[in-house]
Amino acid sequence: MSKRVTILDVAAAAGVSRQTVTRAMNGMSDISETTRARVLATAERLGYRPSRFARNLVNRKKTHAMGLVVASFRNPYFTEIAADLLSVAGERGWQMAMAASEGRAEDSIGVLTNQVDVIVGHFTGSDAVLRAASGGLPVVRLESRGTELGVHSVELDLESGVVEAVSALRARGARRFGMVDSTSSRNALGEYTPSLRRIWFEQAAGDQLAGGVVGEETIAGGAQAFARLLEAHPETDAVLMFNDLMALGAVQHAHAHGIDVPGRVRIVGVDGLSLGEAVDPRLTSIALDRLGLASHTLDIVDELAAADFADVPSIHRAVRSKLLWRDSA
Amino acid sequence: MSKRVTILDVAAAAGVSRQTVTRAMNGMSDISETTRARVLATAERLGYRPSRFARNLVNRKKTHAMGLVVASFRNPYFTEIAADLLSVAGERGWQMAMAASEGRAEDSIGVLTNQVDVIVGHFTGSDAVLRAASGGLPVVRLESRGTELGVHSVELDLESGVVEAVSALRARGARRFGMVDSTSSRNALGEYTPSLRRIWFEQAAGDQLAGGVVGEETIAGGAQAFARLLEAHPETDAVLMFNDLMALGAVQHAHAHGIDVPGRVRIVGVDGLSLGEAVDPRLTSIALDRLGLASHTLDIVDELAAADFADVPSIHRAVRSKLLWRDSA
DNA sequence: ATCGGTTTCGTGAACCTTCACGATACTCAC
DNA sequence: GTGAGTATCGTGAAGGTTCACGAAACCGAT
Repeated sequence: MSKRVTILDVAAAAGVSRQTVTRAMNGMSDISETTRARVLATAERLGYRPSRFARNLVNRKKTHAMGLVVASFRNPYFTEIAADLLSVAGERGWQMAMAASEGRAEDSIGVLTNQVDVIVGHFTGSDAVLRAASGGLPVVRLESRGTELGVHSVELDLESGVVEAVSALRARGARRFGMVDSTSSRNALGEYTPSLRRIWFEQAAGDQLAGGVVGEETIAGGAQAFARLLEAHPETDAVLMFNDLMALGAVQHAHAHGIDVPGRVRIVGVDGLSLGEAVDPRLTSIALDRLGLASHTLDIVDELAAADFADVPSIHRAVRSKLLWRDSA
Repeated sequence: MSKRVTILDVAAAAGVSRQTVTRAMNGMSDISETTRARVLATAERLGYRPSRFARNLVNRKKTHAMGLVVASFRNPYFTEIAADLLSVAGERGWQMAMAASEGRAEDSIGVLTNQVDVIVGHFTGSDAVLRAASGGLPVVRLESRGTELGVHSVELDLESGVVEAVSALRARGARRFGMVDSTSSRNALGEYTPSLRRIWFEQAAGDQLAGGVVGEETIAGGAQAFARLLEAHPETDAVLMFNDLMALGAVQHAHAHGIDVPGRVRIVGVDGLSLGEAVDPRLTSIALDRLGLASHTLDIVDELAAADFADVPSIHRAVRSKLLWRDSA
């Protein structure tokens, strides 16, 4: 466990002062070429490497970092959001550290707290849980509302997209609407509760509603739930799947069983994954404005930075969704 | 621009010493409950937040961070690697910061240098370029070999997978082999050069080689190149696509033009993306062992940490590939 | 009143770098 | 040789926290 070599070690070995070492290392002026070469050689020889902590300690100008915690990095939904967040963050001069918790996102906040200035992510727990886990760091909730001091949020308004989808489906001749909801849409007691998108969808469908089932939030879960829906309500000619992953399963099931999509039944997903572009038929989807989500998030984050990350009252933004009409509906 | 509130401010406001504030903040012992409550209240009131830099400056124990720089975060190939890297890194107690450069990966190393202890990524530039960009930080190249001091690498051995694929294709009756290579496989002068996987494939195909074309590394590029290949060599009954994305395009093209896959032509991709599982027919692919890649990378990174990130001679690992036989071949 | 033991709190130092400013040395002209 | 002007280098301080250790206060017992 060799002691770390510091700037003083280099200075002593090269027979100069710390400041001269700094000048040599950072390519500053006020130093002769011969000295610079000698110092650089010495640093190289000793394996000197400036401590990023000590450096940032004094350079407290603008090296901000945000931490993104996602439930799973294997879910394309999260990676696409991460991609947009990362690119917008980069543009605005923010570093981004990530952590993935294959489970409750709250649990993996801890590993980030010493690395970043603010936490961003999809969380299911309450604000209180969040505040406890974040150790005082401000938190930005994605797609759910935060109300407590220091918990901010970017919400997602799916209603307009759902309404738009239903009327577009009607315009193409759909008459019997079905919905596959997610089993993981739960209330505080852990019981299944209709998701908001289901409620809006059923409202929009009105008396043309054929029926609804629930399924797991995976491709296989979507396929299975879709099959049950068609079995229970064979007259269904338009289905809203909880998300694109499940919609993918529905399309696969239809294909495997010779059910024409969109001829026999129209399928609409939610999320607007670019994955939906790669399958056949290309997935129609209610897309969230991911870039908007990202820039709203960074608006908040910038605002927090301006307030020196103090506990300012909750800031809220909302992003709208819009219909991405492709081939499956 | 309010000055940042430090531990001393809190101490003064609460009428105690810095150390007592630390004790209160970190839940340490040797402090009475009343004092702790008072200090905590004061800290809350002033909005005190420990500086993560100052904290890590003294805690030089084991808060290591690695930086991952990927060319594009929208390419599922990179996100899947990032996912595995992230999960293995998490298991081993490493933080991970990411940067995406929509272009040359070398260019976006800079933003990470002050944040991490080591850089990991796919790079095309030379070791010298890399060392210059990294500012002395050790670098781990993925899927290409580094030779200079301080540049390490995890290489990918595709040969066994390619050979395995060809013999598996033969066993199913394939007799005329074609290959779609990537246009972006270039030599130092920027001219197209057959990729290693093409060379291996053509070696394995021997005199059963029908022909080869090149295309862009996208879904559309794959579709187009595939079409050209079939036009020039209609007898082709088995095609190796440069990667899964291009293979996806080939499958789509075949589907759109009524070409049976794998009946009329068998299609094999490279990478083993989980995306290939979601399409129909499921993509047969020469998969790299991504988890192996990740754990090899972290082996190296751990080794570098043990050496205090000094410039140790190049470390190399290699991961093998294996055939993932699904439905498209 | 004194003593030993425990609890609570404070002081000096370390961590490592960079910034601001002052000090020295060197150059050249007069 | 003296002066101004410039090139080169060094010193004190700051940045915010935690660790090691020592000091004070408290408490019941003798």
